[in-house]
Amino acid sequence: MAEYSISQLAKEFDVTTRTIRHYEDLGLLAPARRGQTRVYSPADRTRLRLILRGKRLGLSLDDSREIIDMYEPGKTNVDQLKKLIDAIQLQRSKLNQQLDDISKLLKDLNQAEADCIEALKSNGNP
Amino acid sequence: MAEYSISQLAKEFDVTTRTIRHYEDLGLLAPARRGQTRVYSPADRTRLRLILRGKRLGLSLDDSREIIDMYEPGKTNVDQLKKLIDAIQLQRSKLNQQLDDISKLLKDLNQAEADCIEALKSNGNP
DNA sequence: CCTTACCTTTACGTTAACGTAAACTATTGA
DNA sequence: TCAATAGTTTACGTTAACGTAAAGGTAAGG
Repeated sequence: MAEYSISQLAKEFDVTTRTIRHYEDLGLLAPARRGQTRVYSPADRTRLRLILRGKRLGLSLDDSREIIDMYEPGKTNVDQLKKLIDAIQLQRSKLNQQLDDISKLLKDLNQAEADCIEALKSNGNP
Repeated sequence: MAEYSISQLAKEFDVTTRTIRHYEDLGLLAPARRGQTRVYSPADRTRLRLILRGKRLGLSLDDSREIIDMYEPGKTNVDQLKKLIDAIQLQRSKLNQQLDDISKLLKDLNQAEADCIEALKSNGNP
């Protein structure tokens, strides 16, 4: 089986069909049609997965579209390729910043949790 | 020196004063006042830093407020503490998901970059 | 004294990312 | 045959996170 309906994808990724159509409106998806009905390929499904991953990382849909377009080898122009590499490096530096942020936040959370547990010990049985 | 004006902080963190006041409106900051003018302590500055870190990670301001409040030991109630620990663990699992997402995205970007470079080699001098 | 540079509050405007509802079509099983 | 189910388009509504403008207070410097 190599195709999906919109509601199948919606169920699988836990979003609404409205959301999926919205992504299409913005040009992030372009499923085939059988008559009027959308038919999604595995590639479409992958794109959706990438979009949602980007969302979890706080990317805008525009950002996601840019990134996803990076994966497609359709760009023949040399300048375009160079611009792409620049964009990739920029995204990479953002991601590294995020990694740093996350590790700091995790440390903070650990500390906060330890404090809570400590407070429970001294406060739990007065 | 242990205090800052709103525009000092705005400059330092590259946001507008409107943004900082907005965070105050939502209850994320509560600077002292000298007369009518806001006076920010180092602790306020730290809170702002945390808020912006949260933003980079795609957290909502409400989420950030919750997290920041975790760091404060003002909660004496046992139930509150247990709820806090739950919240902390939930945040931690979200962050771990993000770590996973990021590592996958970084892999993808590396691949995309390699493809670009490859394309440049074969296309750069035809 | 007057301009310049900050500060303030109030309030309407804007953008992104959908939600929600209306109105319609097509397929399918009782 | 008819009602339920799943699909469609169109279009107005909503929320978060500020932007932007108006209208004004205050302190320093020329």
